[in-house]
Amino acid sequence: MPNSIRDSLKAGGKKLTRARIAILAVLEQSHFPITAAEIHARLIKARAGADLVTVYRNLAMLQGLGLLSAIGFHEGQMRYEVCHGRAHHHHIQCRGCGKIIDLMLCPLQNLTKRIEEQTQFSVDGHALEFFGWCPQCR
Amino acid sequence: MPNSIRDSLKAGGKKLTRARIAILAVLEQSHFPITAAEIHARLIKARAGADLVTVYRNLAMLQGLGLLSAIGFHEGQMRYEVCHGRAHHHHIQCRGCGKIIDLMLCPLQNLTKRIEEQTQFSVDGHALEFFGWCPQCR
DNA sequence: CTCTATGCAAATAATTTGCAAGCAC
DNA sequence: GTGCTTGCAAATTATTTGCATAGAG
Repeated sequence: MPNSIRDSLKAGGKKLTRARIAILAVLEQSHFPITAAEIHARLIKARAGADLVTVYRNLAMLQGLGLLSAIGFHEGQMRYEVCHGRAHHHHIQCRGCGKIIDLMLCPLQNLTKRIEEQTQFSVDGHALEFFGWCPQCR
Repeated sequence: MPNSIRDSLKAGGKKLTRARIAILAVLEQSHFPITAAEIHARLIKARAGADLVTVYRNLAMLQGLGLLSAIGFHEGQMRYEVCHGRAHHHHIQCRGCGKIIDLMLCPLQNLTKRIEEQTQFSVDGHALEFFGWCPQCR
């Protein structure tokens, strides 16, 4: 894992345990947002078995440090992706096979000010996902 | 409920039961997306008690007919809003009190084509929610 | 050593499913 | 009547919490 993540953990008073390192490795090796259960399964395959509860606790902790973002595709479960050190982006998911692809764009940059004027909220985040059909499922 | 919804139900071979009418009434009277549990609670208050299971089944059915849209604010539950007959729009939710406000805008109209070229997906939907702090919670 | 982190068991919470009885058309 | 609907019970699935022990710094 990049040293900057280690640094952030240290700054947060977090320890580099074996389970935590393995969980971060799985997150960083995934090419798309994955679920807690998927992380758990990969840990077991990699003989780095850690409890599902430990996975959930680390996911919550990493979100708290701003290193990880949670993404909901209306599947009944959340997916997680390392955001630290990556460019802000969004995703599209296939309604057929569930495949997820990165979209390296964000059309919302200029919109925040308008929404803040309109609503009196201070806007500090957004969630944007696209849905459709991939070439194989179409 | 507007006749167009009745028509859609009829066209789908659905019956106008007492529970269904009451659920639709609650959905239509809400000024923001509500959860299944909230619908259930309002039904009981209105002495139109219907089972929570019936609420879930009707929500699924209405989504299937395209009359209702499900919205996820990462709260661990879904919220639902009648979309039939309403202009396409999005929402912002306060991270403090959970209040939800309509945003009568959508910045994504012109983006679909670009995403389709880029990914080879056919895009047929998107989810977009904003988060921030309302004047009271800020 | 001290304090964070983990595993296991159990609790919550949201949503779904099976089945017999009820009601709209 | 016939078939869609409902209610109730129970199952599933995702996520969280309590507590005693293990391990990092």
